[in-house]
Amino acid sequence: MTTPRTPTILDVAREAGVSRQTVTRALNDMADIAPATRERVVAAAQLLGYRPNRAAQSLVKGSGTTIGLLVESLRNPYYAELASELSRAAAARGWGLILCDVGYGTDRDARLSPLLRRVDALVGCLPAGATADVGVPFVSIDNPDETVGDATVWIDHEAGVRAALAHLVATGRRSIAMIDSGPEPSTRCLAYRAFLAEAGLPWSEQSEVRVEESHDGGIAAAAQLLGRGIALDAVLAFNDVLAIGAMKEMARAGKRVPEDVAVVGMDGLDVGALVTPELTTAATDRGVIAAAALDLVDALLTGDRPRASRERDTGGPHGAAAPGAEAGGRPRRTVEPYLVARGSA
Amino acid sequence: MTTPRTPTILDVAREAGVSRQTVTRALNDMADIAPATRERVVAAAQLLGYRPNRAAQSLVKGSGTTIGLLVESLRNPYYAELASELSRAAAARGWGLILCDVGYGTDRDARLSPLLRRVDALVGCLPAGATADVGVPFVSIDNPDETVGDATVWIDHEAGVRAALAHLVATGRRSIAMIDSGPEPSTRCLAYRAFLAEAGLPWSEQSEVRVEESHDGGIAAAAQLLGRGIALDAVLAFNDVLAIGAMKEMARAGKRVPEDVAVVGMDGLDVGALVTPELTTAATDRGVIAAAALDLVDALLTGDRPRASRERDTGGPHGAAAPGAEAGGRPRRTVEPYLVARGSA
DNA sequence: TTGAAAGCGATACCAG
DNA sequence: CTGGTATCGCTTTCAA
Repeated sequence: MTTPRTPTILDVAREAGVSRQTVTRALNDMADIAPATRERVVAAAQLLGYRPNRAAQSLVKGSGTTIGLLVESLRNPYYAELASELSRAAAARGWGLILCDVGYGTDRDARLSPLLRRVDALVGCLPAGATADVGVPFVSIDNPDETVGDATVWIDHEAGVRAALAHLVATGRRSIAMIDSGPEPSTRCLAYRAFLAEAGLPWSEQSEVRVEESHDGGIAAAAQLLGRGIALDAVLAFNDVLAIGAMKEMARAGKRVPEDVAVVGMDGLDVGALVTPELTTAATDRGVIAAAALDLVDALLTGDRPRASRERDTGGPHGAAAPGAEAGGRPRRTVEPYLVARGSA
Repeated sequence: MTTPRTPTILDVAREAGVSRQTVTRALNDMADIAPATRERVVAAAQLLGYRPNRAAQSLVKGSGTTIGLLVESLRNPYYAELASELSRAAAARGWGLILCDVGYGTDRDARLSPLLRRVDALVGCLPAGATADVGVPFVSIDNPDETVGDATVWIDHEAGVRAALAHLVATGRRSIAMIDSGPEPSTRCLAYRAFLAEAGLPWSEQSEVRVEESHDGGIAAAAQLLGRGIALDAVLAFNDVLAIGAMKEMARAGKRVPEDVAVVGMDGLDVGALVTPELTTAATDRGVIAAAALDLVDALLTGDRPRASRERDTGGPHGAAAPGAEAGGRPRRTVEPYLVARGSA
């Protein structure tokens, strides 16, 4: 009974009959060590099941940057694609990315707390109510509430809506409905109204449906719109998931897409290409979003606080990353949607 | 010029005119501290932009468990759903989950190395070639190569295939093709052959297609099958993504699903419910997979090495987690697929 | 080629 | 209520 607890480098040293520095040399493939010694040390480490303590290593070497990603759910393909890009972008910088699928439940705090103790900054969407100061720099992505976060990746949905509607008009549609999400008219919805007004296209309260942001919501929305008996030759949806739900319901109801009704979504998700017909959409490049988000994190981390004195990130240089900040306010980067025309409109 | 580097607790102590222990008390909301003192310390910390060093905290408190998740790509909905469940399961135990989207590229090692320095164990699918000893306990999930990893979550695809084929036969199908993936016949494919043989159903080399594991692969597969001019009233696909691709191509080719050809996938992805008709599939519960994987990690971490002596995980007890190990070999947990019958078959 | 000593930054246990 | 002191486990000089 010599080592009832987790073996440390000292245990290995003792076992191998060397000093702890020699153990470090052996285990980290450093130079200036006799092969025989190295072998002996490696064997001892193996025997004891030694594994270096990460915290101790980090303490002395600099821990490198680790950020947390907050998403509602990775089952939502929008977040999955975003997470994919962020993971790659983070890896490219040598950063770690801790995933937190906060879910739609009420136990957000429980999900969050284990995260906060582990990250240098947070990226993503913070729960509506939780304007709470999380304690670490927070970069919000496409948050409807502009006041949230220390920096923001802003998506110009107005531009996206205009591109989508311009496409519909150009292809001869005039009675364009909108499937919106959330209790209040969204930015996208307001842009939709503005566009119709400018273009002299018909609008009434009947032109809009407001549903939950999900596939089922899309189904419900289409059912409502079709049931209203209004003129309808095109639908703009708040996002692709809703659009796909709407298409599904239209198919069920015997409406042909795009012959009878054109459908346009927003996001540009992969899944839009899996359905038949393929979805026309105002896409945003999530690679760009991810890069922008990490640039903002970087700015927050290096600028805000004089941090990272001894950190040795492995990812090589990434430039000063023009913060794209606004003079007095919170740093912000803008991303522009672009139209991807496919079969549905 | 007093503090050109990152401020430490000592700087705060000096600034506030107290000892460092008092700073700790103030900043961690501990008892036994005068409100006035606390305020002064908090103000000092604020002023200096102090943020505690995580590594140092971890060193003394015990770092808690952090595991890494390896996936080919989160844009593959299978991995996205798996990651979602693993994230939740990890959070429930108070563990951190670092995401690594290794991608299909060749720079896997570059993607991996930043990860390995941060995790206690790895979960997921390791690149085919990289049987490399990653240096940390590794739990492989549904890996076709059984020799990979220190423990395995095993999915009984044979049972899934039988369930799927039994359903097809029960609904009157007799000419059943298979869309397989990978260079060699998969386990699923072998089970398919065996089932056909047992059931006395026709089979020929023409009954099988082997394609890349992607939506486009599914499209190509269906095109090939339809082009062969063989009898065909049902198709079993290696997974849902392939199945959806196949359905898409069939629709394009004017084949009705399921009237002309029934289609069955495997996995039970959400996306299977978005397409029309909805996909019938041999589903696996990814919540179960995630739980099994974390149980195995736990077993590896606590059993294999006498680790985690002082770790204070926040997630409460999770039982000894019956390892479900095999006597002499690597621990293994098995998950059974079950049939979800929907519109496509 | 190897060993001794000095931190890294924070918490915890005891005194006062 | 507040302050000393001893770790925590490892890497990094600097000598030998």
